[in-house]
Amino acid sequence: MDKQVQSNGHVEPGISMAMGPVQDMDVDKPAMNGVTHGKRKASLAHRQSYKEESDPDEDDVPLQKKRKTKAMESDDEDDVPLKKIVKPTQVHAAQIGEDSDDEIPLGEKLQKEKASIEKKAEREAQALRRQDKNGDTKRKAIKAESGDEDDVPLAKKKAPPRPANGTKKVKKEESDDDVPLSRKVPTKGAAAKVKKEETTGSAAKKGKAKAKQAKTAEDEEAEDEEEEYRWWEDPTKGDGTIKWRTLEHNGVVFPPEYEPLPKNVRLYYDGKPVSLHKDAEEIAYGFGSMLNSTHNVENPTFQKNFFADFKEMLDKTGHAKDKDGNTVKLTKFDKLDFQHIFNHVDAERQAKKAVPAAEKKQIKAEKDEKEAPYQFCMWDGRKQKVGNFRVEPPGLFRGRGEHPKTGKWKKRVTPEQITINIGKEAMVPKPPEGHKWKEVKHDQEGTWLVMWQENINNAYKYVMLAANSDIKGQSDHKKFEKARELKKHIDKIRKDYQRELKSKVMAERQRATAVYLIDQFALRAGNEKGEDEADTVGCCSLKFEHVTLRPPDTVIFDFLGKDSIRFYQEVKVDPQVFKNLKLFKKNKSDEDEIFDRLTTSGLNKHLSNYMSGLTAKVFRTYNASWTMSNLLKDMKATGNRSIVEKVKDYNDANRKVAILCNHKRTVTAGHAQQMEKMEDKINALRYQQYRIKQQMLALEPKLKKKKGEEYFALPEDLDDEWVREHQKALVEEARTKIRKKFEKENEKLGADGEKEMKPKELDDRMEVADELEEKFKKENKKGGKIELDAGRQPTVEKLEGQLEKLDTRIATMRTQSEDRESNKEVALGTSKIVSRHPIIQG
DNA sequence: CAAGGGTACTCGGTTCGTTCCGG
DNA sequence: CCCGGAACGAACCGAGTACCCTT
Repeated sequence: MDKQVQSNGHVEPGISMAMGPVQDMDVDKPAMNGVTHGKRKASLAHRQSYKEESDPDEDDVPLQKKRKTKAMESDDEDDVPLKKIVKPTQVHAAQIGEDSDDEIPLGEKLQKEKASIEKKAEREAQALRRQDKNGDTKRKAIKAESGDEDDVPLAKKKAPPRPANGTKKVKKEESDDDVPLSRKVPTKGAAAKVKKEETTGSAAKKGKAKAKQAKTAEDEEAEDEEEEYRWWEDPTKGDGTIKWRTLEHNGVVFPPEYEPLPKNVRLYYDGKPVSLHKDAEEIAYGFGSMLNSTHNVENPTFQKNFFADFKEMLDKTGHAKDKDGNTVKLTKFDKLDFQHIFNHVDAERQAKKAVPAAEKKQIKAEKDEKEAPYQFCMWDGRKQKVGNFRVEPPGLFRGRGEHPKTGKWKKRVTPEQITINIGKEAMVPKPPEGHKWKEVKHDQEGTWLVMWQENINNAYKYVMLAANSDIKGQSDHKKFEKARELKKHIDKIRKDYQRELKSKVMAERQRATAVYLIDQFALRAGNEKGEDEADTVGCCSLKFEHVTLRPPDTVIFDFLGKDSIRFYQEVKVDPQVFKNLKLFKKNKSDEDEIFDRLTTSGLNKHLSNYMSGLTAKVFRTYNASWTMSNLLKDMKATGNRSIVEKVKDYNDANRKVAILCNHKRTVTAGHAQQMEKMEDKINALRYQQYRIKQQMLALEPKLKKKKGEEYFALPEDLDDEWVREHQKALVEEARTKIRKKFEKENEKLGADGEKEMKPKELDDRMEVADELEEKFKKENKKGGKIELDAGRQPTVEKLEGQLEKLDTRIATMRTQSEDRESNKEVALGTSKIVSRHPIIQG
């Protein structure tokens, strides 16, 4: 069971617990019990009242004055659990910073540090460029595979030829591929103009067309831009760009129909088997087949939602029947017993695993052949891999964290729900016999092939191309380009937000503070969420209760972020940021949003002023890449490392980045046992060492004086009890080994048509183990002294050699175990991807 | 603009299947 | 050479971000 006890005392499955001190910290914090009612309203109300009282936009009283006095009176009252802590520093902090510009803010220092490192980085640019090259070759390789004849680097690729209206000019600046990217991106002005045109235009499509014409007419340069428009470099989305001109594909593969359980496998209710309508049974099967996922199955919300949907289906399809055909009302979840179903499923799984590898392959080959038509599509005439061509099968919704809908029945998707997006000329894939598609579209602005809506959250599900396809590759490339571009603007952005931290306009001040947090601590943007979603937050949606202030300048973040993964950090911040947060928290309580004047779209709009396409999430990419680049650089500087060490360094670097991004994972179910096992192994080795030393003593009693008594002592943490246990285990191990070998040999003999060995033979062989047991017994009696085997006579040197070998084995196991322990809740996948895209390119 | 619904796309943890490796 | 289990990578799919449009 991997349940975790949360700080507020109740058990919550699936939340990975962050490090130690936390639990103690928030004991006296009000319970975060996921009460979601009226979130929006609450914060809205607050917004209004705030405006009346203290909107710095509106009232002319300088913010500082107000703050100063207030701050001095009641500064500490905000930080509920932390009162009674020294005041002088606080007052000090409250007074300066607000208006004293001479003070160097902490953030700026940080900047300076970063800047100086960056300079160093530039010297490394050469080396890093090499890495980039590698990336390119890889990309080329992929392309070559997918039958793409042109080897031209991405940037050089032309936009797909447009329908020939107007003269297709040969580009004069063909060579500008080496020119910084910004050069190629349509100027902001132009882009803005387009947007204006679009929004004012009445019919959207017409407006877009018009906009393009208008743009073309603008001037030579603009025309040129239009002519050479590179949609794959354009940051704007839903921008009316055409993503493809021809598109052919074969639609989707539907999951197999539900196959009812064999008659002898039933759901039990109140101890008795019941039979169910196929459709209801499918839901029960869904639950029964995941009994091993305790983390879901024992979650009360999951149970509740499952049972509600299950009962609903029973109402619809008819109630359960007992073996005599009498109706059984299933009214109590606790009386349901899925064990038989689970055993059946589990047996099937095992059977599947046990199928001989030979025909496992056969089955796979057949399946592949059937699915071959769906694996690829033709995109602008080029064969491209499709990512997920399978319609998601029905099942119990595995909402993560505290998702209120977790456990609900995700229904089977019918063709009637499915929209196909495909080229006009292409053959539309046939829906299954007797069915129709919901709709067939020819939307060239979308990159999806098939789409449907799921019934839990009405979320859209898309079939798109695989990650290694051209467009996905391009957009991934673009993402890192964007991050690189940010490097050019970051100084200005930082300077600006540093200044705006003191802005008199509340909205601006909040925005600056948010950007600071996003930049410094890699917070996510934090979109507004609905009531029927898990109650998680990001930067803009941080609430009062998530941020604790500890004077003079420490901020404690403690909230559930994406996937309900806990974000807990104690960080030092710029004094001004500290003060701002205090100000934003004023007159609010737990559920109120800290940034009540800020939305993600407002924030992003602001950011896009610096650089088109700059949004909050770009900072995550940027900072992750930046950090990784520096760590890689440091690694190079250390030089002279063995491969093994380098790998470890690399993993350490990845870990740091993953931690920066809060890429946590739930500690795997078996982690504790695994660690224990490792510890056991290490101890076993240490015990071996101990015994070797005893042998040495038996050989050369003088050594005791020479090496000291301590050297020969049993390690302290291995007490007698442990030794007995271990000895027992060793003997037992020896026995099973012998038995196994015996059985195997017998089996072979039998197969060869020869006579099997008699049980007596086994008994004889067992003597070895018995002897071992005896030996241990004797040793224990004599206080650990070892008698040397009569047969062989080891030398002290040989024994020392053995000791040394054990030493290294122990050492490697120790590092392994440490590595595992520190990795247990860090997910490295993403940061490893990041590490292939160093951001510093000189 | 705000609020709210709608849409399209990326992110990223989990799970599953395969490979690799030490005993 | 085989076996079990750890490591690795791909597939899956839920949870985000981002931005549009309407009222």
